[in-house]
Amino acid sequence: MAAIGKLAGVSQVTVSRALSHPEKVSPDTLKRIREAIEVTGFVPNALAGALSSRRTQLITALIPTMTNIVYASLLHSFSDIMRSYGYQIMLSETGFDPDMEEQLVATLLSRRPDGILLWGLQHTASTRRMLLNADIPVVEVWDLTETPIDCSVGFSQFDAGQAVARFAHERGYRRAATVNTSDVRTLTRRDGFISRFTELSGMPVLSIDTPAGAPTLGQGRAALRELIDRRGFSDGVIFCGSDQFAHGLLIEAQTRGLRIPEDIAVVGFGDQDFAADTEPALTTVRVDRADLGDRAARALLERIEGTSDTPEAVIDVGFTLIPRGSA
Amino acid sequence: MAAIGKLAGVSQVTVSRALSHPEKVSPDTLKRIREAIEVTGFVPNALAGALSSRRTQLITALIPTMTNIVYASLLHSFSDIMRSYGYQIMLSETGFDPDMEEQLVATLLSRRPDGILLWGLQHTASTRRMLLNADIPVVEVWDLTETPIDCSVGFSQFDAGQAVARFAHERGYRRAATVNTSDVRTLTRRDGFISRFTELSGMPVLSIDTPAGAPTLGQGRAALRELIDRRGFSDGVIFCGSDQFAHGLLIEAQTRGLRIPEDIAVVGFGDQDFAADTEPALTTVRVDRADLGDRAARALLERIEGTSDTPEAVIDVGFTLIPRGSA
DNA sequence: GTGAAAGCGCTAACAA
DNA sequence: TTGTTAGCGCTTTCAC
Repeated sequence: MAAIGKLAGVSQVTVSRALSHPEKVSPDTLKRIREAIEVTGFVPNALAGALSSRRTQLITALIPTMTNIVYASLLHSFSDIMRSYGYQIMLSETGFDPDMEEQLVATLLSRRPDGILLWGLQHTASTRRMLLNADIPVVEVWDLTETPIDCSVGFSQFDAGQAVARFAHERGYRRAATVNTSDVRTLTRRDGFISRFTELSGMPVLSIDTPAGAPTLGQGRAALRELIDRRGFSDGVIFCGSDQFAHGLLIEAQTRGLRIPEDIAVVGFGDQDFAADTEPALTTVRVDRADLGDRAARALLERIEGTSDTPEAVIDVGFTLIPRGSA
Repeated sequence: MAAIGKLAGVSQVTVSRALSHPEKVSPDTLKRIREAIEVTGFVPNALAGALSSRRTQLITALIPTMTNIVYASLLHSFSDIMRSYGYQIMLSETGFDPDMEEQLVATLLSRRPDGILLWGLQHTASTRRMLLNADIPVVEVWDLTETPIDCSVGFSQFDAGQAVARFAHERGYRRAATVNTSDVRTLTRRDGFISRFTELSGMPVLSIDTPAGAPTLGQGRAALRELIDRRGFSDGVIFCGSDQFAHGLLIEAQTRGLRIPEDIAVVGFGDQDFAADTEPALTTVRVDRADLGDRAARALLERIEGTSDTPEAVIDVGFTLIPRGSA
């Protein structure tokens, strides 16, 4: 910057001003400074700027994994908004592990992010303490809680499960099963479904759990084989924790010559891009992930930039049941 | 740090040493320093450290989009390796747009990353110039080139297309079509297929292009309708730029009562997690994305840490044709 | 509108 | 093994 200043015949400070507050510099000097920058190919050092101003324009995002479209698409819209406000994203994956999350928070806090995005509500005590001490805006997404670390944007997993149970019962299904990854978040949803369905129909609900991680079509197919061949499930509705599972069930059912939804009905979760194009089209629950990412970004921005004196702490984005052909 | 030093009865520098080079500090002082850190909850400021040492431990990754598993899974393994060496990832999406990439490089360079990951070979002149000036290790992944900015890890798209053409011809298919997103990378692959297939069979190849972006199952279904209903394609093999498309073709074909592979044969690309579980299972081209991310990370690390005096500039990870039931 | 001075919180080089 | 000194390249404050 000093070099640029010399070229433009001004001091280093004026160059700094030209970059951060161009309106405070006369048009003439501004022009000379810009020319000098152009000529030299000067790239300012954001590190030094951040150290001095105590604002890094950096956001830390911790998601379970980026190889699942659910997490990726939320982050996608979140990043878009953040970037448009001049913030960059530092991304790390927790692999569904709160201890890993704790370790990452400890490391990443040393980079002094202006804000943090966390997935879900399951954090270690130490994570909470560090975050509180750091006094940084935090947004927890996906699940909803009345007692967030700072603020929470999402929907009630339990309610979503209940809504599917109500829908299934209204459609006349009397027997039910669920297929889920064994991740706390999807299990809460499953429990909502089971409790409500049992209450309505008086029948027990069969459950299949797969390991936490990315749900696959193959696991969905295997789950249906398991349900039919070994668990004695012969007809009714199956509520899946993910559209991938549901699609797998559809394929396995067709391969076995089962009719959908007459013999087996299937409900997915997520309304992913393929859900409307399966055969038959998949009945599922839509969560507007783009909207969720968007709202999370804005909630964080409000806190960082202090644009609102009464920022909302809990934002419910809801969900929508989308009836199609599979149930 | 000075405060920690005071608590432990040493100078600020010794605290710094205890954190970065604990072996250079006596066990006794080390213990006192660690206690002081524990008590106060002190979190070092990596910004100041980076400014002073000129090493940020930060890697910039620019990928087209994270909502596509192909990009996400490569980045996943890349990040894993990088993180295990103490580097953090700053992620941004270019949306397949070289101008966007240029803008991002300009911004992100100001954070002084220790290395950069770029997707593909299509960069603006200005991007190249900035990167060269910055004198930072750069790795270009996916496509291969003999003249990388710095180094390149990937496979030949053209060769992959040719390999599929050879395979299809050997299997006895005499007519062919392709379905692709109109992105430079997949088009090179398509061109390899077309040139080779035409050469072998003497027949022209029909092509369908969809907009650049995430390929969907629905687009695959639509493509088959287009080919059959409007382009007069009645039998032969269809080479898809993505497994999503291929899966869509499978579903559409079955809905129409077409036999696979007798009436229509389908070859996908990517060997995604569902490819082995479609009905019939999908013949596709496997690219080991985890290995690719891994090799890219190691190539970058070699350059950053100067561990090898003769780092390879071009690393071909190849591809494998996986014959299954669909072709 | 512009500049001088001080300092952000660390690391590097050297000295003790 | 430990401490002193001198920056890293900016922003902030205050004066002109």
